[in-house]
Amino acid sequence: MKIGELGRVTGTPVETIRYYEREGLLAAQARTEGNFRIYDASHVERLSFIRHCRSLDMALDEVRILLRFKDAPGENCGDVNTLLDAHIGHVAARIRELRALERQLRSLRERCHDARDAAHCGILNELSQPPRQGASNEGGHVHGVHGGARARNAGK
Amino acid sequence: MKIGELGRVTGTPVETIRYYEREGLLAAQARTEGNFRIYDASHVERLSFIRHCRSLDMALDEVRILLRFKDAPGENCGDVNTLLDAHIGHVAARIRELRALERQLRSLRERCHDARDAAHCGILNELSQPPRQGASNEGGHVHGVHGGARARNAGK
DNA sequence: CTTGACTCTGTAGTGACTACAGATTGTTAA
DNA sequence: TTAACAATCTGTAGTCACTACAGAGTCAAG
Repeated sequence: MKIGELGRVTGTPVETIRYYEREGLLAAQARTEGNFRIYDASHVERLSFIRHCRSLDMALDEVRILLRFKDAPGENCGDVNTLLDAHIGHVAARIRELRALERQLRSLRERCHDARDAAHCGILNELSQPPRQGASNEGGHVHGVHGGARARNAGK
Repeated sequence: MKIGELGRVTGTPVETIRYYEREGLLAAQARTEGNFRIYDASHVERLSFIRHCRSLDMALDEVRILLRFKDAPGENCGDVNTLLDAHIGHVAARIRELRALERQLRSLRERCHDARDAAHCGILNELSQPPRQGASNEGGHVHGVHGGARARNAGK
């Protein structure tokens, strides 16, 4: 199969597949005479693996590690558990952080119920004060609030 | 005051201040003879405002909108409330999404309690299956799991 | 007068894609 | 046969909010 079909089967944009190849995650060994990439069932499985990991918000570096375990079937998989536990920890930490953030935002919102002139807006005035320190996500690798789980919106 | 002091006072890296200037958020009107930027108390307040907004994970485009309200004190501030409500909505949506993600990760983790060889690892096998569809964060602007609230780690 | 701290401009890197431009290859209809 | 069109190719630039330099200039203290 060619790249377009692989994309359709796995729900992955074609350009993302080529990006994974540049990143060394998924290489097509063969090409047609006309230089088109050729894939088979093993590529479908490998790409599904990658996309599943990404849908679980793992970084590509984490996926790379998991792929190494897949490629070495005799190895002990204890480190897989370790990696997953760490990832769960990061997600849990980010949830705690966002909950604190939500509380701060709601208390800020309390300061201005009615629309009036901006000069007396409690929200704008409060924002001019330095922020109080909150959770700071020291060791983790968890994103800010903007952006989103793009992997799943691929088709639209 | 010069850029270093402004950075110290507001807890902002110097290069970030220059970045905000390039982005049109905070301009130093004056320079010294030696071409150094000069700031005063109004800049401290404006930068504090920006940093406070960022510590609440607002995008710079959102901050830009709020700054416009600050710069037009006679205007009605109803849209400030609207913006903040939308932002709270995005944060809440991201929390829901991450909670669903955490459940999926914990159920995945259940599949392999003991370290054994990777060929029979329940986690690796499960990941090779296509993901089930979950929350997808359609309209929002909320990030993935990696990265983090960098604004607060500025000093280290 | 030299050392060192500070500042300047400009450019490149981050992560995980996304979006082109411009060329080539393959498929189908007239 | 030819023309249109879809699919693919390579390569580069853009996204966001910074961060990290390089290389040059400015300034205060010893």
